[in-house]
Amino acid sequence: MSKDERTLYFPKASLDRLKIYRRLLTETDSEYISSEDIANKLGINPELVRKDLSYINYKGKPKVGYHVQSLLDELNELFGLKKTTNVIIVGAGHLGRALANFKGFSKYGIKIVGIFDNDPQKINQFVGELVVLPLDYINRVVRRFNVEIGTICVPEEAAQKIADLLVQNGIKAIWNFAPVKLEVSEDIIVVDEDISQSLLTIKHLLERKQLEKAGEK
Amino acid sequence: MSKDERTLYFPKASLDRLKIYRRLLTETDSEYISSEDIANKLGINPELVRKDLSYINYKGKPKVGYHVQSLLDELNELFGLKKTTNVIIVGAGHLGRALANFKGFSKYGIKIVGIFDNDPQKINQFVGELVVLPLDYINRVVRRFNVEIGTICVPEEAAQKIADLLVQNGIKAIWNFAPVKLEVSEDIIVVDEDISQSLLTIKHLLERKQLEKAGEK
DNA sequence: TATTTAACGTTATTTTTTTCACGATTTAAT
DNA sequence: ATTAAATCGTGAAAAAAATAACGTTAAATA
Ligand SMILES: NC(=O)c1ccc[n+]([C@@H]2O[C@H](COP(=O)([O-])OP(=O)(O)OC[C@H]3O[C@@H](n4cnc5c(N)ncnc54)[C@H](O)[C@@H]3O)[C@@H](O)[C@H]2O)c1
Ligand SMILES: NC(=O)c1ccc[n+]([C@@H]2O[C@H](COP(=O)([O-])OP(=O)(O)OC[C@H]3O[C@@H](n4cnc5c(N)ncnc54)[C@H](O)[C@@H]3O)[C@@H](O)[C@H]2O)c1
Repeated sequence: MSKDERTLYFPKASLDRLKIYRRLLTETDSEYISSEDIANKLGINPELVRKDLSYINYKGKPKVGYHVQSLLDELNELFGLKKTTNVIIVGAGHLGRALANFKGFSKYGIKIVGIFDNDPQKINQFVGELVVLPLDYINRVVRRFNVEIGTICVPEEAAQKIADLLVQNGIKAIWNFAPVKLEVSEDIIVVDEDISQSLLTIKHLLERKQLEKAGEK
Repeated sequence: MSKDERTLYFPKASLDRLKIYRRLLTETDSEYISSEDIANKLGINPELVRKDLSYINYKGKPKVGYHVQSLLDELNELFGLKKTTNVIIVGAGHLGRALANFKGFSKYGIKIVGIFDNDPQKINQFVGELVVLPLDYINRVVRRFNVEIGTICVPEEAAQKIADLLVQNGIKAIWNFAPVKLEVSEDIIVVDEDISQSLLTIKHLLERKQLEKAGEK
C-alpha cells in the first residue's frame, strides 16, 4: 500500500472506530485527550487508537495528547460533516416519520428534503415541515435538491422495487431499513440498518453469559 | 482454544455473518443452498461461509450443500429465536413508538411488554396495545414479565440516567438508541444502535468514491 | 457397480489487524 | 539548564482472520 493510498483507504474496523472516537470527542469537555483516555473509555488499547489516528495523518502532542477540538474538526472533515447533504425518505410509516422528525441529523450535515409514500391516505399529510409526496415526485425532488442518498422505510416486500426506483432516479447511496438484501448494481452504495439484527446479538450474548455462568459452577 | 470453547466463542465477525446468513436463508425458497450461493449473494468467498458454519458445528452435504430449513433452525437456536424474550422500552417518543408498534419483532421471539415515559402528557396514552406508563412502574413490569432487555429511546441527555435506572431494576442488557457511550458495570450488555452513525459511513463512502473517480482521470 | 463430479471440511498459507516495544518529543520540575 | 515524566509515533512481533489448497464424501451417471 502506498503512502498516498493510505489516506484514502484503511481498515474498515478503523473507520468504525474513528466514528466512535468522533462521538466520544463531542462528549468531551477538556482541551486535550490522550490515546489512553480514549482507549479506556472504549475498552480497547491505546496503541490502536494511535494507529487509527495515524491513518488519517493526525498528529498529537507528546506528553499532552490530542487537541480535542482540532481532532474533532479533522474527523468531521473526514466524514464530510461540514457540508450539507440532502436526503429523501421513501415510506412515511412509523419509522419513516420518526426519521423525518428527528432533529439530530442536522449535526451530521444531513437534511431531509422529501418523504414519499404510495398510500393515498398518507399523501399530502404533514410530517414535521414536510408534506408526504407520491412516488412520481421523487425524480423532481432528486434533481431539484441534488439528492444522492435515499432512505428505504417501506415494508420488506416493497423494498427491492423501491431500491430500483431510487437507482433509476439517480440515487447513489441507499440507507436501507428493510430487513432484506437489496440487489443493486456495483456502483451503488447500500448501507443496511437492520435494527432487528441487534436483537440477535443481544439474545446471543445473554445466552452465552448464562452458559458461562453455568460453566463456572 | 479447546473444541468445547469453540462452540461457545468464535470471532465477532463470524457472528455477524451468521446473522446475515440467517436472514438470507429466510429469503431462500430452494431446499438446499451451497456455500458458493451464499457467498455470491453476499460478495464474500465460499470458504469463509464454510468456516463460519464449522464454528457452529453444522455439517453440509457434499455435492448438495446445506439444507436450508435445518440450517435455519440451527441458527435460530443459536440466536435464541425460539424462545420468547420480553423487552421494555423507555421513551415513548417518535422512535420508541415506532419500535413498540413494529410487528416484525415477533419473528425474533421478541415481545414488547412495556413502554415508559416521564412526560405526564404521554403517560396513559395508547401505543399499539400498550399503555405508556410512568418510570416507577418499571420495577413491577420487569418482575412480572421477567424482563432482561431494556431499550433506551430517550434524548441523549437522559440516556445515562435511564441506563442506571434500568440496571437498578434488574435489567441485564440495554439496547441503546441514544447517541452516547453509556457507563455501566462490566456485567451489563450494552448494544448501541446509533442510527446516525451510518450516515457517516455513507457520506464517507460517497466522498471516497468521488475521490477515486477523480483519481482515475 | 465403477466412475465422475460437485461441494463439503479442514489443514496450510497468506494477509490483515492488533499488540508490543521502544526511541523521540514535549512539558514540567528541580 | 538538566532531569524526569508522560505520551506520542512507528516498526517489529504476534495474533487473528481470510483465502487457498486439497483430500473426502455423497450423489449422479454410465
Ligand atoms: N418500526 C420499526 O421499529 C422497525 C424496526 C425494524 C425494522 N423496520 C423496518 O422498517 C421498514 C418500515 O417499518 P415501519 O414500521 O415504518 O412500517 P410501516 O408499516 O409503519 O410503514 C411503511 C410505510 O411504507 C408505505 N409503503 C408500502 N409500500 C410502499 C410502496 N411500494 N411505495 C411507497 N410506500 C410504500 C406504507 O404506506 C407505509 O406508510 C420495514 O421494512 C420494517 O421491516 C421497522
Ligand atoms: N427519531 C429518530 O429517527 C432517531 C434517529 C437517531 C437517533 N435517535 C435517538 O433516539 C432517541 C429518541 O429519539 P426520538 O426521536 O424518539 O425522540 P423524541 O423526542 O421523539 O422522544 C423522546 C421521548 O423520551 C421522553 N423522555 C425524555 N426524558 C425522559 C426521561 N428522563 N425519562 C423518561 N422519558 C423521557 C420524552 O418525553 C419523549 O417522549 C434519542 O436519543 C435520539 O437521539 C432518534
